[in-house]
Amino acid sequence: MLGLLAQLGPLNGNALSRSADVLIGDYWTLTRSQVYRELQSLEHMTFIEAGPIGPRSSRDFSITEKGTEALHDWLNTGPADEVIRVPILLTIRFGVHLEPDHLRHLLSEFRRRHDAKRKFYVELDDKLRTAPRDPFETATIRFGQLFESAVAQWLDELPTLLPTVFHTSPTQE
Amino acid sequence: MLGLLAQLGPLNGNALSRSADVLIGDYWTLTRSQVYRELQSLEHMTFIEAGPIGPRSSRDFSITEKGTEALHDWLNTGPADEVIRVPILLTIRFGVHLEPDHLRHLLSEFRRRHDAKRKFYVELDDKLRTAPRDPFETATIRFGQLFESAVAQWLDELPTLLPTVFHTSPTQE
DNA sequence: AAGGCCATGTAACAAGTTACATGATTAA
DNA sequence: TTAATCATGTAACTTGTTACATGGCCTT
Repeated sequence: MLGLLAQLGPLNGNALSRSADVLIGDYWTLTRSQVYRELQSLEHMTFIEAGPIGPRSSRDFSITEKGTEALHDWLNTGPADEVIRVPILLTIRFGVHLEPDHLRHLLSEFRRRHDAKRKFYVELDDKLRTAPRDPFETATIRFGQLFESAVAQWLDELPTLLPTVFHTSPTQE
Repeated sequence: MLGLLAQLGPLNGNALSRSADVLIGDYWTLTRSQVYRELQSLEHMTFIEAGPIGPRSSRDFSITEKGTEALHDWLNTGPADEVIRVPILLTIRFGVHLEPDHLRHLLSEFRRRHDAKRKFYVELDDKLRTAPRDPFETATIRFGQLFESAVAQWLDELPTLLPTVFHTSPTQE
């Protein structure tokens, strides 16, 4: 949030939340509620300060000197370890309890979602090649693209890895 | 947890937590505290039942008939959407605020950690090829391997993507 | 200017983390 | 047989989610 406020200037909670979705939503989620709570906390620590009250009792926050320092400190301590949570791997892991038919169906939905994402990244990447932007942003987009490619490859391999699921004739009723 | 209890039979909270780390820890984290809280909840719903009290007031839980049904229901509803959170991408995204030296250092630590993981997966994969196990488990391991390969490729590309970070001469003091 | 719809914010709950307490087991 | 260590469980706090409230804006 400090990083976003530093780049985008004064924003109210809702606008900040929407900006976060657009700018870092591909690799970091946060809800509006979290944003508001954190704004309170950051204001309390004087890392941000609010302008006058606007419509619907909204207030635009901007980062302070001290907040900029805090941002730099935070960046310097380095990223935390990833917390990996891939729900579909749980489903697969206990897939022995599922009808092959149904598992194939779940996987095809998964593929659809991720194909769309991959397409999105590839197109975005093309766009960036013709009209380059912030290279730091480009690097994060490239990560997304590679991740989605890995997912696609995995899906392609699954029929080989799970022959009992994919090379079984459809259930006869 | 129901899936694990179904496969591994009666376990106390601590043992269940350790089993989870081993069996699904590569793609799903849960803490011991969570396990205990959830055991209470599952017991309350009669999805699991406890044996007699053992040492240190421990109790071994096993899945009930009703719990098995709940497990199947849960698997059938399909996996939730992923919640993606990759801390290092935040660091990169706001990398303009970092000394190139320092960012390179953070990245080299990141690479070290992930190289180790990748090696782990590759070796595990080899082992599975000679002594095949549950194909559902194999499929999840393959995912991990592909993910770590994608990470490795991304790291290889970074110097090209971030020339200002990597092709700058080291800071002179 | 009334109705419906968005924008903004809040509150209650659920899930996740960290630190602690205490009862067994092991080893000197 | 005591001290150290490990296993098991609990409690307090933080973070994340869901559902709700309400005020301003737009359309008719």
